[in-house]
Amino acid sequence: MAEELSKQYNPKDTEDKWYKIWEQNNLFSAQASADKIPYCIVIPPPNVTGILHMGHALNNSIQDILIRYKKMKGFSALWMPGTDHAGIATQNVVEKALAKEGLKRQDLGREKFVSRVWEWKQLYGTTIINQLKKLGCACDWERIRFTMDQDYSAAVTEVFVRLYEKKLIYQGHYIINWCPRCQTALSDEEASHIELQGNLYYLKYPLKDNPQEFISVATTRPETMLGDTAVAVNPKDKRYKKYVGKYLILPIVNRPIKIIADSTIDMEFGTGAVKVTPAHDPNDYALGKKHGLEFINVLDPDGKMNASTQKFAGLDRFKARETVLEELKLLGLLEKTAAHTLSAGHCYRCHTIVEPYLSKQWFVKMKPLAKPAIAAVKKDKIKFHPARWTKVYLNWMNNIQDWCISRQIWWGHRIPVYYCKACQAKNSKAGIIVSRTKPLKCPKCSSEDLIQDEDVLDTWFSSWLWPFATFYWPQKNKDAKYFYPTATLVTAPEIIFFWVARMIMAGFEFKKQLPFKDVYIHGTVRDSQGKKMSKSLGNAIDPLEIIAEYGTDALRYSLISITSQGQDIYLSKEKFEQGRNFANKIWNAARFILINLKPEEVNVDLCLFFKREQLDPVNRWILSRFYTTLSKVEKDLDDFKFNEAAGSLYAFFWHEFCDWYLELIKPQISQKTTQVVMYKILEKYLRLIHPFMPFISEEIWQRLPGAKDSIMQQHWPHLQGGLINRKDEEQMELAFELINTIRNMRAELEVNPASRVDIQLTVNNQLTRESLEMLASYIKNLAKINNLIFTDQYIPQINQYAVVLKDLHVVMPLAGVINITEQLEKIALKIEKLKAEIKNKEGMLANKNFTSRAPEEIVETERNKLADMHEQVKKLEVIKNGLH
RNA sequence: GGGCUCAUAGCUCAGUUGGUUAGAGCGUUGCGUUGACAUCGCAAAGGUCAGUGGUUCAAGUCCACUUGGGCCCACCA
Repeated sequence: MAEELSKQYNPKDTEDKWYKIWEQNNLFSAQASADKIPYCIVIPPPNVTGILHMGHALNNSIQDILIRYKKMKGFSALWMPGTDHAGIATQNVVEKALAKEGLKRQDLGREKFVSRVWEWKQLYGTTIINQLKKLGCACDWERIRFTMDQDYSAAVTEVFVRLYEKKLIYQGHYIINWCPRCQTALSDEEASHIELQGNLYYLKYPLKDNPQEFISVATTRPETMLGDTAVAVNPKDKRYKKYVGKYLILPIVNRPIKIIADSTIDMEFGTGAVKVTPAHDPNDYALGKKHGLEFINVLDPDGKMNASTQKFAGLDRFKARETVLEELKLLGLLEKTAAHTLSAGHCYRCHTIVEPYLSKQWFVKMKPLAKPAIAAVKKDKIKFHPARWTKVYLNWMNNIQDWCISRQIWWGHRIPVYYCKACQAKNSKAGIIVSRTKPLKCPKCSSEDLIQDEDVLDTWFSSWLWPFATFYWPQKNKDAKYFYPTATLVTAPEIIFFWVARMIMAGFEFKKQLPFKDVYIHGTVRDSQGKKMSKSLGNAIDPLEIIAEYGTDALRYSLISITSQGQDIYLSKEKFEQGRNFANKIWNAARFILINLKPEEVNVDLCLFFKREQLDPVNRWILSRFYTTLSKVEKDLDDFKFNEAAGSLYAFFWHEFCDWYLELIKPQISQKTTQVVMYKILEKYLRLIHPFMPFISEEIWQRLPGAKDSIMQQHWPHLQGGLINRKDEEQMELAFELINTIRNMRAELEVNPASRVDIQLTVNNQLTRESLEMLASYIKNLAKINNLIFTDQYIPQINQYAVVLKDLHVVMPLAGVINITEQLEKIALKIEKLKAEIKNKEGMLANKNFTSRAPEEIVETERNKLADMHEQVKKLEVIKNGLH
């Protein structure tokens, strides 16, 4: 051993060091290789503006486990990294920085502003990447992509043009979600509906023919009344039947508006009469189209009332609401105000209340794209884990709406549409040129006066191409062929619609193939109150802080161990102590082994070295437990049960390997077989734990005698099924029980020396002779009883061997001094329970349904169990009678 | 309105084809530990598995309903 290990594991000494070495030695790279099976994960590209939060930490820890595991399993495992340009988010960040200089983006102009964003990206865009490295992510950084790389942008343009040519992209005036702060359209998914306490205002509109008569309408947004062009009622509504077709005078504006009838109107709600504002409400828009109403826009893009509202012009929409209400009140036309909860869309970026707004935007027709994407999931070609997300996905896909893809911002992929002014002058619908490259002149009239569409594309319009655009689609190349379709996608539930569903559609549309086979949806990280963790709420636990305090491995282990089957995670800081303690435990166990290791003894092949039968029970037991654990971990990882795998690894190492095995072998630690087994288990265990805790496993690995390569280059241990033996395990479990019993007795006897009487302790199950012999020495050692004499005395009445302790006499393996009545009660209870159990078993074995279906072995073991139970009842009854 | 999800020890949670005695971490209590580890060890206490009914030889697990949380979707003015 080169250097002494410190008593405590110190992650700071190891993490950055090993990450650098892994990178320098190219250990993250994955290549197309004919003799290996590909395994590829594309990272959910974090925003360039991103900083690592717990959601990232969880998401990427899971991916890293999969990649490192598959790599060790011999796959060519590629983790494709990259970042997303995150249109609105990034533009907001840069605009904020500009604001500090007292500048607006308009002051710079488009070109300068965009180059400012690029500058920002160069400076800060790698923050999140460096943080992923801190987390230990084994991404192939040589391949890192950005959604606005030149060839990636080419892919985006290509997709736009193809869809346009297929008539799946169209332009139109529609009501969209408009963020007045970002001043752009948002897709439906980007406008999240939040419940608000608001008011329902009842406004009175006078009849044109008879101004003394009114119809009341209810609205939550009274300022939009300035744009009303009708009032609608249900044709079945008797209250209003006589008014249909007549006119009202819109107050304040004094414009006549028609009363129309439409069956979509709910007679129960409000007054049953609805003001219709076709330019400011999606439902009203539909009514407007249907009934040929006028569309009057009353808002400017910044959310202020526009010039058409005359005296209200320039007022913010909320200020205008108050003013309009005041005025109506003065006119005596505000009938009443009632409290009302409503849900209003909020910009997912800046949380401003969005406004339904009529504007000209680009849309993708989604229904045709959805078809194959629905079929693939229905046919299980793509599987969601946990499966319940399948339903969520299908539900959305079956009701899919067209996707508004244009955004009125500057940072992003500019829409590849050009307008010929000359042609448009003749016909406003003509003169649209959609082109992969900027055309020099109009193909129709040869005019060179062309301007490009001002808008950029929704960020997700580039992200949905991620699984293949990262491989330089539409160019053809070897890697794309080898790694696509990718294997697993690991992501959070909130982007199933934004991203997952659209990637599946894009995969089928442009690659004619699914983009990935498995989708693992993990839970959302919440604080201990159940609120979503976010920086703005101030409830976030910063993963980097945890790394600094507890270490990366601790962070990763703790996160993984508490994430079960996609259930949300309620996090508090204490949870990371378990990870830290575990890392320290591994460290100290390794330290103990290395201190006691004779390197010249252990350089042998475990399997060739000995046969199972030649080992003592303890070594046999730990080998069996190790391989049992290995097979369980493999199965759990293949089933995406990461917490189960982590739990098995923890329980094995701490409670079996450390608590029992290392304690038991102390007296025999210099024996050759013990040396070999102890060393081999440590060495193999490090490989198992490596995907979960990459740094500490490498650090210890490198201190093993003769370690050459990185642990990353090691193969995952092969399963040695022959070393798993359930009988061996059972024997030791019984022995442990016995040892603990004796320990307790000893404690009790020390407290009450007067109670020293002859006690005979029986083992309440059949331990083999061999195990009993071995036990004697361990008992002496562990229980620290010096006057212990072991005999293999056989007690025929109960068909058992006994351990006899001098001065002790016990009939049951019970701790301490025995209260006879208490014991009788306990025994009676046990007998009762056993009898119930026997009845149960007998029913089971009598059931043909069971006996014919279950394999013969299982039926057999059940029969044996039943026989055992009968035996036990007999024994207990003997004891019961003896005690009487 | 539709859908999903949760209710298991004082707390936070595991428990996936129904099958001996329902587990872990933290906390509590007792005992222990100066040579791997106090970021430690051993043990104890603590559970009518939310409630009711059903299916079954057998239910924490499957079904129905009830109660109480959380989340998502939807065009309620």
